Amino acid sequence: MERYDPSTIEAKWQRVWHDEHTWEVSNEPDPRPKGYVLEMLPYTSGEPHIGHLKNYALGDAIAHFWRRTGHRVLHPMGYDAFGLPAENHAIKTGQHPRESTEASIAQFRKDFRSWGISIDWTREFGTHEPRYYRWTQWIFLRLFEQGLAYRKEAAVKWCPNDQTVLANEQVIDGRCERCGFEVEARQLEQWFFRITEYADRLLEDMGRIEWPRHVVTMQENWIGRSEGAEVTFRCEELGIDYPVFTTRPDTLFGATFFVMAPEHPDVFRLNDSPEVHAYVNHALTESVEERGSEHKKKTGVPLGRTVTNPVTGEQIPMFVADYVLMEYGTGAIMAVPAHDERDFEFAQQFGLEIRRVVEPAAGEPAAEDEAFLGHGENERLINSDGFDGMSAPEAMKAITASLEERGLGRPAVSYRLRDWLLSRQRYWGCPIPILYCDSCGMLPVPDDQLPVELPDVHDYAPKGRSPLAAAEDWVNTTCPKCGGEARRETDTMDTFVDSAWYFLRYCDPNNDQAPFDREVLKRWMPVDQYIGGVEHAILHLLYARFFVKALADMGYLDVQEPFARLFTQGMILRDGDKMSKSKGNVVSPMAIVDRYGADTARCYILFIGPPEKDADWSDSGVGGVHRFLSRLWTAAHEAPEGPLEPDGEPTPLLRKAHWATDRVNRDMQANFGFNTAIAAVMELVNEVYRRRETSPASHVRFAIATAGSLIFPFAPHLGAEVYESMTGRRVWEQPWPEADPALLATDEFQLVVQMNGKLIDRIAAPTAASRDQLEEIARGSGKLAARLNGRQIVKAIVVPGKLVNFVVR
RNA sequence: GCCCGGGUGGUGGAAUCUGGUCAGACACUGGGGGCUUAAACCCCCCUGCUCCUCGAGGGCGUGUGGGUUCGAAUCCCACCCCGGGCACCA
Repeated sequence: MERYDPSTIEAKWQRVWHDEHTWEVSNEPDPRPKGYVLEMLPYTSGEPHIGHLKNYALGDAIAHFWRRTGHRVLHPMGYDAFGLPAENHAIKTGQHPRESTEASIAQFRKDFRSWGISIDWTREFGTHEPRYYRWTQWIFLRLFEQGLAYRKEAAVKWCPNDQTVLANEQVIDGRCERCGFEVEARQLEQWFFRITEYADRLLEDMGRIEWPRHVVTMQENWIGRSEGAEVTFRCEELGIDYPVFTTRPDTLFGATFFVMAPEHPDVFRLNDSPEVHAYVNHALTESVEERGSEHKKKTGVPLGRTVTNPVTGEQIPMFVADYVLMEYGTGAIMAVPAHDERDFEFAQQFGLEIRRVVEPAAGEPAAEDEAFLGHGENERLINSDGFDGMSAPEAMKAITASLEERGLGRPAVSYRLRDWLLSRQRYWGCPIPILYCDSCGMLPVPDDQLPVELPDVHDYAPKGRSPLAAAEDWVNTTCPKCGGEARRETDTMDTFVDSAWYFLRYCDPNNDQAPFDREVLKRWMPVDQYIGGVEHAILHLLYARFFVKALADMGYLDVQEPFARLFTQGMILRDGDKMSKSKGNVVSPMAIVDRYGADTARCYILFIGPPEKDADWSDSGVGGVHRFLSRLWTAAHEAPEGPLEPDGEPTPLLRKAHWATDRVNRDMQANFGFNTAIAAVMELVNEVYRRRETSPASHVRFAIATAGSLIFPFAPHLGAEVYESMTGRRVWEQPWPEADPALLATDEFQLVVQMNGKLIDRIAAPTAASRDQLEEIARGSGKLAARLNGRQIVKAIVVPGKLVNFVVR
């Protein structure tokens, strides 16, 4: 007996799609509405895992659905190829990162093809290819020209043993994660993108895109906009003004001391003692975790200086303490212990004055052993000369205004968002196209000399400087301005730069005059549906939004937001745990594909549950989906001969086919309801088995063809196979099926009869019946009479098409 | 601590937006039957708990406790638990 054999079927259709370039799409004008479906590009280290399968199965379902509902669909693929894992691999094995990366890309490409994902392969690229990163460099230069890429000194962690800069994550308890040496803080020149300049627009424009609420919230929190005031505190002894940012200008009268971050450049100027040096050095080398802990006991050292509180005129003492962060605000704070938990703690530690200036609303108790944080309409000011009795919000405005008059303050906004540090002292990344000439200074590499190609080196190990510094021939070059000697920038770019614009390049991937053509972009951007893991909710998505806004401002493109709609998929778990090699619970997608076929693998992963939620992998569940597809194939194989179009009176099977079409349509248009869509097709196939003996051949054939057509976005090979065997046609060339409303409606329905909200009977009733008629029918229920037991019907609630509820007393 | 999600059978989930068919689609697992020399595959049936007079019977059931309503898994309030994100941001 012949059986469903996915390997033959899948190879057959993949061959057709490949040979006929089925999924390629042209950039030429086209009257159909466009649809740009994009899954986040894979990061090519190692092999595809089950999360990739889910990601691309999701996107492919959307792409197929849109194609068959009349859209011209762009569904491209590429690889995020630069980055640390390939480089670390190179350090270990000596293999060039390009080799391991390209081996990985080859694996991904092969797998995507064997999964039957409908990709326009003519647009494929890796971000490590010069033809791509040439334009990454070009964009960098445009940002540089705009002052949006700049260099400044920043504090970094430095391991004196390994001679390298460490990422914050590589510092464990103040020590190098690799060699255990105590880490030092160093000020080094680093490259930044001025993303903070876009903070407000990144915040506001979230209103223009359809993203999951939690992702929007995460970005909002990350940007962290706070309104308040900048207030100047003057150190009279040194004649220096120190501005601070505060969200609580209403508490200014309660500012009884002043604290600076250890990184503040003026600390040693204020106090050069060994004690201060020791404290600062300790603070700087502390691990992020250590220093970041809210629960840590407050520490600090007095600086022996004072500043003037601008409203009270008091001299208040200055401290250096590590609970103040250099990166936020001005790196110094006014401390109001009565109304800030951290300041309160510090004041207690150091025996400083705690002066309450905001009173709790009448009737509310005022705890003495903690800071009072209230600042609503009901909280009123005290001990604040000239502002007493004002509500906190009033006082914020009034005090700020009065400071502004005296030139000692102004309203201000502060963000938690920091500029994007993009330089990496690493080999496997996009070179930063900048030169340093002794006579001309820092210069951009001229556009016509791009790309600055990554040279081959033999030693990838980090040495404090980028491994590129060792490539003397490459580093030493001539100055494009004066023709003298110049040196290249040896840092490379953060991988996130590469992926901040790749979706633009897909639109115009072979353009060698520009990164993309503005007119071509108009035909595709924005991405209509972006799909990926929630782990990129902040960085990647924020960076991409920033790039698009900056490029739009420069006139290179016409959208403000890259991703109109975003879908974040949940993870596939195993026994409630993340899959990981160390746990030994990894399910390889290829193992599933080999055993059951790509269609089963794809369908199962979509059937397992709502795609946005995490889902637990189940081996037996896969078998169930395979059984379903197999039943569909067998039904087609055994289908009776007959006409293509259903003839004669509607039968239950015909109605079921229309019902399933309707269900799938709703689920596709709603929010990725793929699990229920597949369930509806399962019901249809079950119905075929139940009714194929008793239904007209044309109805059986129609039902099977419909099942093939509906399952196509999820199981494209089998869908195509089944549809072709029923109709002789190619399913992807056929429009998406529409349910016939006449076949969805029925003449009769099961009228539910309730008594006090409890179901007691069901009676067949005409769909067209009026409310009164329905009530009549329900009153006729024998069960009702039996249950009434002499009680009275007080009221009848009629819900047409559904039920009649009798309220009985 | 703050901000998001989420708690439904032995299991994954459906119904939650828009309150309305004894909640439980679809599937897994389990049970029974058929096919087979046998097993696998496949096909069909049953499968929330519980009580009994075993029936087109009764009761109980969507984390807990309240509330709104003719009617609540669905709406509101409080609480408990689980998952995720952020966390000295002045």
